[in-house]
Amino acid sequence: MLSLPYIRDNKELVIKGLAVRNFKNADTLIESVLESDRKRRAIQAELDNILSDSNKISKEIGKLFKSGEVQKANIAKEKTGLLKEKSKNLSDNLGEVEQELNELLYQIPNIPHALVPAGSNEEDNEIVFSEGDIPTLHEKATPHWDLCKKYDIIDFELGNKITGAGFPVYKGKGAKLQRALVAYFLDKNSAAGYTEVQPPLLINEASGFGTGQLPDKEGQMYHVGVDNLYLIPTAEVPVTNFYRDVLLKESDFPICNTAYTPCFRREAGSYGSHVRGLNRLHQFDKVEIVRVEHPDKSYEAMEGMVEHIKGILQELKLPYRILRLCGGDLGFTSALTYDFEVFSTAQDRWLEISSVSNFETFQANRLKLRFKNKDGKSQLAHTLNGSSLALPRVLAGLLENYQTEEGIKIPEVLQAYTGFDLID
RNA sequence: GGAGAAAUGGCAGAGUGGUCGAAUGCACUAGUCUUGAAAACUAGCGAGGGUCACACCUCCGGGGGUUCGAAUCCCUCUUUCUCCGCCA
Repeated sequence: MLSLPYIRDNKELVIKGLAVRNFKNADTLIESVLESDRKRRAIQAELDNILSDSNKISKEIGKLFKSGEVQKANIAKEKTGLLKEKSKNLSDNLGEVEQELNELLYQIPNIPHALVPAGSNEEDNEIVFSEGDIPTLHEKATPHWDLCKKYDIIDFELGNKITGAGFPVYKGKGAKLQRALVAYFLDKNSAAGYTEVQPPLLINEASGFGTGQLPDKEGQMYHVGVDNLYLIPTAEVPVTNFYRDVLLKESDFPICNTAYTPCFRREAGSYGSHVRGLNRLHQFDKVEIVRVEHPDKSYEAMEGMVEHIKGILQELKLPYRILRLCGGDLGFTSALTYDFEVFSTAQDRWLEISSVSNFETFQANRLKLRFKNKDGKSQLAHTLNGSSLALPRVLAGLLENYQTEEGIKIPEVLQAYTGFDLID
C-alpha cells in the first residue's frame, strides 16, 4: 500500500502513475484519500486535546486525594466524566474514518517505475532481451504431456484420483529430475549469496496482509477454515513476512534469502492446451529469491537478480527471453517486473518461468519494514523477489526441447544431480 | 489433550492503581583520555501519530472492560515455559 505522506507530497505523480496502469478514476480516488486524511487528522487533533485535558485533571485528582481534599476531588471527577464521553465519541469516529481511509488505500496499486511502458495487456509487454538457440526437433516430437505418459515420469490421472486436476504425481526419473532441479537451483542461489531458508507452508492472516494477498485476493489461496490459515501461493509470502514489524540497521543490507517450497494456487483455471499438463497447476514447486534492500540500491539489486537468472538459463541451455511488463500487465503490488519466458519448441509457445519484481516500499509499508537511516530516522525499506526458478514449466521446457528419438537428454549441469543422462 | 506459570525498550530484567514511557545492567552512538586500540569516565539512546518547529496524544503480547486515573485489577484470544498424556 502506498504511504500517506507520499500521496500527500506527490499527488500528481501518483495520478500519472496510475494512468500508466489504465487505472480508472484515479483523481477522484486520490482526492477522497486526501479528504479522508484531512478528516482523520482533524479528529485526531481534537481527541488529543481532550485526552490532554483529561490527563491533567486526573493528575490533579490524584494530588487532591493525597492531601485529603476529597470534596474538591469529587467535583473534578464530574468534569472528567464529561470529557470521557466526548473522547469516546471522537475515538469511535476516528476509528470509522481510519477504516474508510484504509479501504480507499487498499484500492490503490503501486506506482509503476518510469521504465514501465504504458499498455493494457500482455501484447504491450516489451521484449528487452533474448538468448539461446531454438532447437530443431525430430519429426515425432511431442508436447510434454505426451512425453510424461510415454516415459511414465509424471502421472496426471493418478493425481486426479488422489486429489483432483492440477495435482500431478511425479514418478521415477521424473521425481528424481524434479528433485535435481530443486537442488541445482538452491545451490546456484546459495553460491550467489542467498541464504537458504525453509519457511512454513501455511500462513496466518497477518502474513497474507503483509505481502498484499489479503484483503481482496483470498480467492487465490487455499484456506484452512478450522484454523484460519492459508496455504502459501509462493514462498514470497512467508519469507518476506520474516521482516514484518522489523526495524533494520543500514548495515543489515543487503538481505538475501532463497527458499524452496511447494506453492498452492486455487486460480479457477480455464481448459485447453494453454493450461494442459504442467502449464498451470494447483500445486507446484518453486525456488524463490527474496531480497530486502536500501531504497538507493534496490534497482541495482534487481539488475543482479536478472543477471543471476540469466546465468542459470544459460547453463541449462534453454532458449529464453525477458519481458518488461507494461502497466496493464503489472501486478498490483509491483513497481517494475521482468518476466522470463522459455521457448517450448514442441508447444510452439513461450512459457513464463520466472517473474522478478521490485515492490519498492509498497509491501514494506504494510509490513512495517523499516530501517534507521543516516539521520537516525525510520525509513521504509524496499522488497524484491523473483523465481529462481519455477519448476513445472522449466521441466516442460527441458522435456520438450531436449527430446530425441532415443529419449530425453538431461542437461550436463544437472547430470551430477540426477545420476542419469537420459530418460528412456 | 490435561494442570500450572509467564509475556515490559535491541537484549537481560525491576516495577502490582496516581509525576512510570517506565529503574538498573549489557549492547549501541558521540565525546574525553591514548601514538592507536582496549579500559575508564562523560553525555545520548524505544516506537508511532501530530507540528515549520515545539506542545500534545498513543503504545508495557493482541482485543475488550473496571476506574477520575491501569504496565499494575477483571474478561478473552495468542504465544512461550514447566509437569503429565499422546506421537513422527
